[in-house]
Amino acid sequence: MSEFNNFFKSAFSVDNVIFGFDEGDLKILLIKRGADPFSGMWALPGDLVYPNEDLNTAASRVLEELTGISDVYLEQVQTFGAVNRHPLGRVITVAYYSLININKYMVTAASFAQKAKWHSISTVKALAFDHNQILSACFDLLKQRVRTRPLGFELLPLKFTLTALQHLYEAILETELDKRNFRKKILSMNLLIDLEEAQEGVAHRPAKLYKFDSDRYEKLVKDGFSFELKESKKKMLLENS
Amino acid sequence: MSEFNNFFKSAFSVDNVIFGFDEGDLKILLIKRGADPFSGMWALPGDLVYPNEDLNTAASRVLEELTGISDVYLEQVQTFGAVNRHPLGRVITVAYYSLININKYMVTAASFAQKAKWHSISTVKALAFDHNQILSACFDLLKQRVRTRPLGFELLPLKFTLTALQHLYEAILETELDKRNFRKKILSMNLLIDLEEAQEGVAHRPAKLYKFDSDRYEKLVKDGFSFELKESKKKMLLENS
DNA sequence: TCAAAAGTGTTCTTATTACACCCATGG
DNA sequence: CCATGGGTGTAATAAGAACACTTTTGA
Repeated sequence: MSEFNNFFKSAFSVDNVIFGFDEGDLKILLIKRGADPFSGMWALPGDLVYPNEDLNTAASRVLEELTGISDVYLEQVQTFGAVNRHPLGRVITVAYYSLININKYMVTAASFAQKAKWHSISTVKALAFDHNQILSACFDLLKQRVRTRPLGFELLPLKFTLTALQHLYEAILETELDKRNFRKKILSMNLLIDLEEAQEGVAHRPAKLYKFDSDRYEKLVKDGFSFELKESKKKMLLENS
Repeated sequence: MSEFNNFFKSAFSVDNVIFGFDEGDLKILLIKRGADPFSGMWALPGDLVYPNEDLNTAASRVLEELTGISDVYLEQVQTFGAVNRHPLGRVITVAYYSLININKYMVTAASFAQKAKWHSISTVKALAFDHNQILSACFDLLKQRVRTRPLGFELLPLKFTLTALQHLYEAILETELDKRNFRKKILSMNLLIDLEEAQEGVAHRPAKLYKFDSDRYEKLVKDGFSFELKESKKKMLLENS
C-alpha cells in the first residue's frame, strides 16, 4: 500500500465545452483567466474534481456554477493527460461537452460568470493550456453525434421552426444543406410534432412551429431505429494505381 | 498552491481491452488476479500511470509488457471515475482498446503473462472492478469504428482471405453478412491488393489471398474518402401516433 | 408593391438488398 | 466421387441528390 501511495500525487480535472446556438451561429462559453498560469487568456470552464465527486457530477457542477442551468445534455469526450499539459503539476483532465438552450443562460449566475463570454466557434483563437485541442475533439464528436442522434433539439428552444433546425445543422456540420431534402428527411422520421402555431411579427410568411417528440423517439430506439443524417458525400476519384 | 495540493491524493490508471481474432472468434486477453482486491477473478490488463508517463504510453506499456508486442493499434475509449470504483482509494481509469494479430502473441513475454488467457468475448463472465462496464464500452466503440474505419485488418495476418475478413466483421458486428454483397462492397473500395497467391493444403477450392493497401487508404482519406459499411438495417414500423 | 423567408414535388442517379449455382481442392 | 468452402451476377427496391417557383406576411 505504500508503493501504491506514491501514485497519489496527481490531480484530475474536468473541462467542459458548453455549446449554445444563437443568431444562426454555434457558440461556446469561455472564461477569461484572472490568474496564472495563462492569466488573461480565454479558457474552457473547468475545475478540479473533488475527492468524493464523480466525474459527470463535476462536469455538471462546473456548468451549473457558471450558468445556473442544471439537467443539461452532457457527454464525456476524451481524457487529456500529457505529462506537461499543466504547468503546476500532473493534472489529467476529462473533457466533456454540453448542449444548452442559450436563452436559459443567465449572466448573473455565479461570481466568476462576469468573466464568461460566448464566442462564435469560428472565431475562437488561442486558448489556455491544451484547450484548443480539447475544443476540437469535442467539436468533432458533436458533429458525429448530431448526425446519429437527435441532439440538435437540446440547443433550440422548445418550439422551433424547420429553418432554425436546418441552420443549426448547417452551423454544426459546417456545410450547406438543401432545404427541400432536409425537410423531407426530418419530417419522414416522424419525430417532430407540428404545434399548429406560427411565428409572429416576422416580416415574411410566418413559419410553422414544431417540437421534438422525445417519447416517440424513445419508443423507436427500442425498436431498433437509428436517427441518421448522411454526411454530404465528397465524390471520390477512382484512379487506380 | 497548498489548496491545490489537497487534490493530489488520487491516482489514475489505464485499462486495456486487447482484442484478437482466432478461429472465427473475437477474443480478449484477460488476467487472473493474484491479490486482493478481487483476488482470483479475471480482470482487464491495466496499471497505474507512472508520474512521468503519458496516458497512451502507459496503455502501450501495459500491452507490451503482457504480450511482447509493440506498435499496435490503440485507441482511448472512455474514462471511468466513479468515487468507489476502486476499494483502495480514489482511482480513475482511462480505458483503451487495442487490436493485435493474435499470432504475434507470445505467452512467454512477461512474468505475469502466465496468468493471462484469451477469452471469447461471448463467454466473458463477471470481471473484477467495473471491468464489465469498461469492456462493453470498448466493444461498442469497436463495433462503431470497424464500420467507419478500416481497422479490421489489424486483427488479421498480413495475408488473408475474403472469407476470413467477412467472418471477422461478423464476429465484431454480431450479425451475418451476405457473402456476395460483402465482397462487392469491400472490393469496390479498391483497398485490397490481390496477392495472386492462394491458400494451400485446404480440403476445398483454395481461396485467394489479399492484403490491405494502406498507402492507398491514406491517399483516399486525404481526398475526403470515408470507409463505410452500413449496419444491417432493422426495418422500422411506421405506425403513426 | 416590394422584400424576405416559408413551403412544396419530381426526376435522376446511386446504393442496397435478396438470391442460387458452379468450381477447385483434399481425402 | 464426395464434402467443403470459394467464387460469381442480376434484378428489384430504396435512398439520396439536384433543382425553381408560389405563398404569406410586414413594412
